[in-house]
Amino acid sequence: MKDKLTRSFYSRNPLKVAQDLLGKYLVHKSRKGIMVGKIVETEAYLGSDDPACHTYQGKITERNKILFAQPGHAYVYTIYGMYYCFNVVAHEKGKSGGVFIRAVEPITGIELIPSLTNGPSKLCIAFGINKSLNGTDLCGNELFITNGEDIPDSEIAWTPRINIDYAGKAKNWPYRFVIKENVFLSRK
DNA sequence: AATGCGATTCTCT
DNA sequence: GAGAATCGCATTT
Repeated sequence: MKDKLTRSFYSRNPLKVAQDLLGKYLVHKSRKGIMVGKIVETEAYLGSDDPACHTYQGKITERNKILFAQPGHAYVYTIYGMYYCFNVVAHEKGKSGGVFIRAVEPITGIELIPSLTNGPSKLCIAFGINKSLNGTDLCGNELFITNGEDIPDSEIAWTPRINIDYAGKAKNWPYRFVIKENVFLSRK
């Protein structure tokens, strides 16, 4: 088992965390077995100053309150009444924010994964991630992220985030990070 | 109590 | 590219 990422890894600007998560391994030890996937696509959500973020203008609600909690926890929410989205809480001290995991590449436990992993809600289905995992400490032993493969900056591309037209000017901010040419990206 | 919508995915055109 | 599926949650009345 590779080294598990520690609290300090997540206690930084989400833009840094999002880039550094590329190549890392997402691990879920569930009742059905162990599933591992390499993170290949992420998006950073910066908190109160980011119109695309659920905590824009510092607004605290029942849904988003975990984004204000200690970095390194899981933020799972329902979208479109039928899917889940998985985020890692990441921010500097006293702030809020997170990193949205949009796609992973299956590494092990593939036989346990009933569908593909090239989309944020599809990977939640594949990894058995649901709302019961909201608030899970990623520094624990059930759901966590470990060191994986080193991705050089030359292999990382920046693009605008997906499906955030509601965010106005922020919709063009290049806060989506992908491993270039990876087959498991949610889109090109 | 009622309304409107979304950090998605799939299907059809 | 457009439209449907489908409902929890934030907001408004």
